[in-house]
Amino acid sequence: MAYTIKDVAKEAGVSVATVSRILNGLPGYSVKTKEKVMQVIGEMGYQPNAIARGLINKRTKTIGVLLPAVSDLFASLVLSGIEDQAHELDYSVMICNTDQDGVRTMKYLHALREKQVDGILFISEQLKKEYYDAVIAMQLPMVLVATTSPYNVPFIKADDEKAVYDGVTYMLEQGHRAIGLLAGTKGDPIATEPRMKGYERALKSYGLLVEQKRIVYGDFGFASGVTGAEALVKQDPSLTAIFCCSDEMAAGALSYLYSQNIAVPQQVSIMGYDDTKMAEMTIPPLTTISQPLYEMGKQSVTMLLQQEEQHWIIMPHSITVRQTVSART
Amino acid sequence: MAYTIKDVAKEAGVSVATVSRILNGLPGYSVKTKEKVMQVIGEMGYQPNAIARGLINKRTKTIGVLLPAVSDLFASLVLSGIEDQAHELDYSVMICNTDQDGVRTMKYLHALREKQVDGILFISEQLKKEYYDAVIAMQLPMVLVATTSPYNVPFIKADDEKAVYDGVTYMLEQGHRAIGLLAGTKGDPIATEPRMKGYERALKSYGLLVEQKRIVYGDFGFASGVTGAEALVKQDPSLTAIFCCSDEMAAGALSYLYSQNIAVPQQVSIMGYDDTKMAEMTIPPLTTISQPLYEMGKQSVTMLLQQEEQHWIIMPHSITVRQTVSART
DNA sequence: CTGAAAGCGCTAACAC
DNA sequence: GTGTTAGCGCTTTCAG
Repeated sequence: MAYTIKDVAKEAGVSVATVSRILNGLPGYSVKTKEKVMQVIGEMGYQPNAIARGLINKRTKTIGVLLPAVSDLFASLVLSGIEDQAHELDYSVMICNTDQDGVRTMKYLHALREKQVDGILFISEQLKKEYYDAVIAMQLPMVLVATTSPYNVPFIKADDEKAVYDGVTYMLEQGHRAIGLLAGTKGDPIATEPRMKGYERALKSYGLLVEQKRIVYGDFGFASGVTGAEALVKQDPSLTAIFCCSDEMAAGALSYLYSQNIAVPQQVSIMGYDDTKMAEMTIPPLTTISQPLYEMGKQSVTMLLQQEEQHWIIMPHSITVRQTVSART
Repeated sequence: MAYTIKDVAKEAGVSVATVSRILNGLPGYSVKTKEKVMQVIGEMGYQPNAIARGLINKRTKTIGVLLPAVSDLFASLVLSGIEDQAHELDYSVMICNTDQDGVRTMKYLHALREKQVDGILFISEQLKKEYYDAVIAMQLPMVLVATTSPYNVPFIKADDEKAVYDGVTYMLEQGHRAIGLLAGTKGDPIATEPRMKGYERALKSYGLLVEQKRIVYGDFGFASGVTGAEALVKQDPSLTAIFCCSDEMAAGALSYLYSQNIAVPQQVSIMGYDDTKMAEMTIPPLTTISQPLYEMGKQSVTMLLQQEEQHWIIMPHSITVRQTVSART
């Protein structure tokens, strides 16, 4: 067994209350006592038991993070911001890989509750009513990261509609007129619909028609980028540009075009979305919409832990120009 | 305040002991009592407090994972195996992004101790003596994943020397004779030295000389792949193949060669190491050494939690042939 | 400035 | 079958 506060107290010849005060920086002891106690602690290698502490404080200094997949570049970048900020504030983070599975998510929610986490961060997933109800019942603070909900839950995200509007407008400015859209999961109210609206608004602002053959749905993954680009090119060979709603799909599109000997950006321009690490690794390096994913992660923990803060934050996006979009003259 | 076991007991008209027994599947109550209690629990939405429970059992059903960076494809793949298996066994996982920083790592080790985790997983980093001593002092079980140490600590990893030997031999079999090595961090006893030995052994088995101009060090990252490939090609323009000690460096090499109009694999063949998700996304898709990263993650938690298991495991590797290595006739 | 003692929510003897 | 009770390691009144 490891030493307890009692052992320290006995060894230092004081009461546990005094040791506790010293440990917690509370007033009420002489310099001399403190020195003696600290010395004993050092010698014994005593470390307080956060579990016992948590039982009293009702605070565990740990937060739970639910995300679709830890091995996803997008989510892991957000996670890394969360982790850094949590560490900064002396919190620990428990990860829960939901796999987008409802049953699994509910299991995690219960586990987090039982383990008395101080709050929950929900990354980039749709907040189902079931989840929302559970969290409310548990009375746990929660904030959504890179997603929103129809409920009154704090969130932090970018303006997806505007981001795609800006991206497509950029392509339009480069002279492209036949622009395809490789959208996300069909019907997704968070990451697909607003982005489609942005695409449509951009085209309309240039007096262009929105044509169904120029829109294809994917699932944000690489493989769907390959098949999506293929569908797009076959449905409309006159396309000179494709806006992809994730970097991974953009990489898939790049792969497909390469396999068909279609030169990027000379024949077809490609644009991605997210600016994950892979955007600079593609060939050619990917022009994409940057979202401050890491920063969003950081701020989300601040929001979560300081409930007096504002209820939602829209983070700025920008266009990172690399080499997959060229001017069309 | 949420309900406690006392509330349930009172409401159900039984004692807390009985409720506890029912909750823990211990014998000692009638079917009727159980039904009544379960019903009350359902109505109140009672959930046990794992913190209180942990104070008694001395087990928290959570493990700590230390890794260099959560946003790293390699580590996050291992992490995802860990997470899945932990979830399977009803454990939670706390992540600690060490950033390869000694001070930060020590802080995490202390936090994990205070929070009474049941064990520690240490992914792909060098176990410094300082860390080892701390973990021993804390009397916590630990297993190393994708790394080893000079200490007597259980580990699970691949055979790096053999993996590179096999990879380079594969290139040799394809007819290549001038093969460069893009190694990892210079001096790294885990991920660089054994791999260099494998490279050398393969060459020697073909009666070839090991030439210093054909070896360059990197840091496993993309950028060092770009610069490393450049250095290699400039130092020896006769090179027809490069073995890279990580997929990311291989991607960097691919980028550099593309920028120089050097065709892969027609002019230069490239091979990676790890088989992370990005290996299938490069152009052309990367031929690489596969390590069962996800599986290693899964098994590491089993090892950690069942200390009677064997002390170390060497996982099998294989060569995943894609399109970056061609035959040289 | 310091100590005694009452819990936090739960489990595990030990009685009955 | 079921209840009483003594802690787990710690914080926090409340006395002194």
